[in-house]
Amino acid sequence: MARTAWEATITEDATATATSSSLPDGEGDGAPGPRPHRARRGEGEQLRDEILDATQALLDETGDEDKISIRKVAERVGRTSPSIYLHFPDKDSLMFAVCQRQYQASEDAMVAAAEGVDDPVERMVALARAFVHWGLDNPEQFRILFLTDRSAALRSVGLDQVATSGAFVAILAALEDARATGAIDVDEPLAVLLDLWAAVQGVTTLLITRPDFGLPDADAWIDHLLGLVLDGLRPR
Amino acid sequence: MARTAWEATITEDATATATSSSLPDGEGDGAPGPRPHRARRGEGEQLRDEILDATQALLDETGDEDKISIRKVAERVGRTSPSIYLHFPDKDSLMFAVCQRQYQASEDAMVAAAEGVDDPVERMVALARAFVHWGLDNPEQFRILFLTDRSAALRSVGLDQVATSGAFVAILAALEDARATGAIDVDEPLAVLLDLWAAVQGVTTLLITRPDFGLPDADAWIDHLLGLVLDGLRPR
DNA sequence: CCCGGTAAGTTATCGACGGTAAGTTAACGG
DNA sequence: CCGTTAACTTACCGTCGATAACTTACCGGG
Repeated sequence: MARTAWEATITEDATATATSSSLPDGEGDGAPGPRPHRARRGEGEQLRDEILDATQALLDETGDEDKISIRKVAERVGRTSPSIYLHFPDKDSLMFAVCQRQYQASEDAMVAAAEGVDDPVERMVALARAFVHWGLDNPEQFRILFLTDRSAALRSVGLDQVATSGAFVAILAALEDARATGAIDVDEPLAVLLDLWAAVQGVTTLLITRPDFGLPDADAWIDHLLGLVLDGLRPR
Repeated sequence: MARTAWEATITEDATATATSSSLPDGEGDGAPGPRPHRARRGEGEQLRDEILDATQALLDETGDEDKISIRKVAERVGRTSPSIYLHFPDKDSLMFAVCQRQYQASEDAMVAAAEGVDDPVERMVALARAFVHWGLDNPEQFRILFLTDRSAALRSVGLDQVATSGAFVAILAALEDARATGAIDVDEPLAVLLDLWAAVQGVTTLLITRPDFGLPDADAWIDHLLGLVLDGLRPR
């Protein structure tokens, strides 16, 4: 088994990331032909990571998944296009995997950074701000991840499973902390979490899709909107 | 001039909509070849509307713009594919025009329906609900219109211009009415409008892109979120 | 030492796509 | 009846995602 491993795209340890070019490249290949060497027996996964890296680079350069073709990805990793399909079932899966990997790396950093904020309300705002900024910095990745249905991996994932991961638990914890300090009065934390999620995602989406609209500054907007929502939760 | 008229995609009267097949189709064409007749001298715009209708039908059927090709659109209107480009500069423009036309027709109805709601706060909630339901009923159109940057027509449109159209003035008016009755205390109506817009769009996006997530019911979610935001605006 | 199995590729090819250049036909004004 | 031109069509280009079928290099077992 394990020949094609696109069953576990969602929970997947991101080990062995930067193992690109290390061995000395065998015979001196001066021709433009794209085949420097071949991966050793058990090292097929290495090309997979290189493909992800190359696709991420192309995504950063073009900012448009439609301008990225399997052929260009293959060319960049020095292989031919069908070899991509040995590691990803189709283009959508490749794109989604790239964005997911990139986001999860950032998410960990975001949560860790927010950990230092003492006030739970401010901590939530910090998380929200970080999320928006990630979207603004990686608009196409944000679009593919959060504005599209074509995942097929997330299709079967339920809310309760996601609610145990990354930023969600951090927000839920901050919500509980804020309730404990009496800053807010939240009866259904999950409902409030979804409200905040929708609000933050809406702000990010508008800022990304309408860049020349004269919209407010991201941080100010988040502050204003979250301020309103959390004010709505303040005990009267 | 007016040979190609994709300068005015945003403000454009949608006259002569359902003028599809009326004249008696000239010579009896039994062959499968796709050319029943040709439009008269000044009636080139007629095919434009037929193209929009056909594309909208295909969009409803497939629910995916990538599954719609210029060739299929042309086949459905009984022409060949290059003739499409006499009426639209490229595929993106065609798709955007279709969605825009479809949305604007619904928007008028939405605003008119909300007109009957007396309480300004309830009127805002009614508008928000209607917007979300339009998105749920037309997910791909919503995606193309609101979750994408590829408009090039909206690119130069500013916030102040949009704020004078359709649902926006309705919400601004409701906001002013609510302030007058003392239900809320809003200092900057435009900022609040953007908050509401982001919130509503976020809810819609999440419901569309994560259909199997176990998310709340659309109306309940909107009620909860808008309730929070408007509570945040209540005078204390 | 080599030999079969198989991982890790390649070559060749398919059908479809978006888009363009250049030709054609039919309506109309003079 | 004739030239102009709107409204098309035919032919074609380069590219794309994807698959089938072949090849090559590694590696364990005898």
